[in-house]
Amino acid sequence: MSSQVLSAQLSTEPGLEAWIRFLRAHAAITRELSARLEAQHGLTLSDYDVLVQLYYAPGRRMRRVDIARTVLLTASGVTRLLDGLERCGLVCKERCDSDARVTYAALTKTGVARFEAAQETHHADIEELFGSNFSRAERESLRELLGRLPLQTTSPACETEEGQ
Amino acid sequence: MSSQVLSAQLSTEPGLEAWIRFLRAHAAITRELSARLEAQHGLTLSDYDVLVQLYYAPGRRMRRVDIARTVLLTASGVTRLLDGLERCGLVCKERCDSDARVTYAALTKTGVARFEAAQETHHADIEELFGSNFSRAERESLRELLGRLPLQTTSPACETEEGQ
DNA sequence: TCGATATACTTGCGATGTCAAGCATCCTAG
DNA sequence: CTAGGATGCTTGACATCGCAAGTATATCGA
Repeated sequence: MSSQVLSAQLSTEPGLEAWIRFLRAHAAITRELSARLEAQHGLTLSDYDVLVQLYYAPGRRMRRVDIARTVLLTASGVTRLLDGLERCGLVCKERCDSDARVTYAALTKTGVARFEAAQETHHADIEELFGSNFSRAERESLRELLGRLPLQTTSPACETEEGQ
Repeated sequence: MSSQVLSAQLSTEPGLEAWIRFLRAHAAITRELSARLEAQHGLTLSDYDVLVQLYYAPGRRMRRVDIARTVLLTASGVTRLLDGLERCGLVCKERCDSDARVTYAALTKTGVARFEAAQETHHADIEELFGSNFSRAERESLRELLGRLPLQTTSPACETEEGQ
């Protein structure tokens, strides 16, 4: 019934329809994904998102600004999120010798373990809720299409050496 | 650099990559969209989302439960959101004769006007940030692919008989 | 050297949205 | 009619996150 309502009026523009479905799907899937992650590992989706970045970063640590940029949170969001992860002992702060302003967030041993455990089930959940709806070719296609969407909308974009 | 990090490790699975891009794109686009809507019309994305539903609903009014279902908010979320819209005079409550439990949310004259104004620029914004990245055929394809994603995941059933 | 500006990070505050609990009302079975 | 359970909605407590403002450090120009 709701999908009927949804498609009834807005079907004039496939772009619009696509956007609405994008929005709805995001709400539904992230809610479920977050719930499972929370239940099984005590992590939120954002927590996980940060942990992945750290896990694969050189030295398993990153500057907070860079975390913010890749995870698309604001600086303050990152601070608070990392506060939580620190309290749980999953990350710790590290000072930067060359620049006293920056504090690295580094994955602890516990953090690594916890992430690796979470990764297992989380990938399976993503596959179930998201990936399994598509064939291999469709996944590729989706990946490519979604990759075109803008990630930096309002930012000044005055980076020294960017897209390397 | 961020795009490098993003693509470097997770490219094993196109489904995973697609999901990550989905997440990121959602964060970036909704943030910008919301900012513009806020600046130009004093509405959040969720506000707008509810207004559309009301605008196209028969009698320009809906039960709050039904709003919740289509917009993918919880019941309490809807209550608070509508509180805001009522304070702004965009919607008003209407009693239901046949069932005293339900309160309709109805669009006011102001609400209609405000929505129609917002719709103009908002559609343009969606087109700019989302739609313009795709050809007509791609929009159709995207619409179809996204339409397959589950909207009702809240079922208590865990992961048991999913096939695949 | 010193001031202006940019950058890294934190903090106060407000907005949004969830969950759990609580009402009120409806609907059925006995 | 009445007890019990759905259903619609609201409220309180809480978490998350963005924005704006503040602090600390870095860097550049004169």
